[in-house]
Amino acid sequence: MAALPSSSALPDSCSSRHHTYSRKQKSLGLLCSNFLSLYNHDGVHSIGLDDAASRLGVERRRIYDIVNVLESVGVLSRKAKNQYSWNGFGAIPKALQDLKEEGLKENCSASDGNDYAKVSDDEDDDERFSNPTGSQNSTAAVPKSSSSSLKAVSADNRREKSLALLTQNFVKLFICSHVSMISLDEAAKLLLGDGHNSSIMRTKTHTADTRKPAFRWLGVRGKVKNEPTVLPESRKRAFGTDVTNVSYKKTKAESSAYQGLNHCLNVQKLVQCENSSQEDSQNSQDQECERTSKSYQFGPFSPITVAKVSVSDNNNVKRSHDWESLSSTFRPQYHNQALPPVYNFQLFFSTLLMFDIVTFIALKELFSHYVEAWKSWYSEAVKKPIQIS
DNA sequence: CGTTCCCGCCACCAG
DNA sequence: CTGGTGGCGGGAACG
Repeated sequence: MAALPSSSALPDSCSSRHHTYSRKQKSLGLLCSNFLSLYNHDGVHSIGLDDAASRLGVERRRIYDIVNVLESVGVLSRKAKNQYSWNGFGAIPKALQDLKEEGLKENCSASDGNDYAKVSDDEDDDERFSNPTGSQNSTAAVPKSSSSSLKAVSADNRREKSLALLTQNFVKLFICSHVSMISLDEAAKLLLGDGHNSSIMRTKTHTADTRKPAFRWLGVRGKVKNEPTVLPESRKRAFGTDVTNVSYKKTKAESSAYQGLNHCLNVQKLVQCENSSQEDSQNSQDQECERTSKSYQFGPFSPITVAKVSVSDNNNVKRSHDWESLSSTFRPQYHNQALPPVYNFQLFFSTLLMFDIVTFIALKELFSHYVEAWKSWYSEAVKKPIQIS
């Protein structure tokens, strides 16, 4: 509520250009990048959902999507209702490390069956099994007092499909294995605990179906020399033309900035994977968090003019930061090779971010097709969301 | 015309 | 009950 459209905050800039409604302008990816640029500044420590919603000119509901994903990788953490604290990108390496350990552990105990994720919350770990959940027996479910196991079941359902959980599992898929590329379908099956989850756990190129969406993990930080072997032009095309109905000029300026971007966590969405892969991709991802004293350039997050977010003077966004402490950064890339622009997703323009939220939403959708399969085993992984105090 | 994915209704649940 | 959350179906934009 509240969020009255209040008339698109779009002030002007593009003046009369509202002829057609465009989903691109409203994409979560874009919103996410704006969100990041809005808060990735000095002095920002806590974020209010309402504040974010109004400043970004969107409904609350949308903010939740953003926040859930960011929280999954440590960038944010819930402080209280309506309040999140900004941990920054520097928190990503650690969060990933935790996820990795967690994932490996789970993976280990799984062995025969199919249960890939057990998931616990995030770094804080948990141990807060407020719920007895003695029922390790599928169906039985948790007789939560009086009525209905039905209730419990639905609760579990909700949890197991949560965006945050999904996000973490998705990431684990990459960091806990050696594969560097996973197709969307594959990912969905794996995350569901499909019997052969191990198949991907071993390096297996698995030639994905020709032109279905897939993802490639670029690893956490890499050698970042100068401009790695990253695809040069496809990216340009992507940034230059696509998305960006909002403000060309700005974007343009930025695309150059991207050239030097180096990101640490980065899942690249691509289509039709030709294994050619101009590089290893997986070779160095082992040293994910390796610390280097080098300072990287952190890209200017978000251009777009969205709501009058900018504070006027800093509309310029700080385009470079010293993340020595971070030592790692993100490096968006696209791998379109020579594909017909059939699948031109909304490449995360917002990639600046890392991997876009849309991806997870999409996965979620796929999930619903298999959900039943993992309902049973999930019953034991009940727990409440983090609760920092 | 098949697929992607944004909108926002409304189920949930802590307070 | 109220208000914060966030799953999910549906239909419109996209390619």
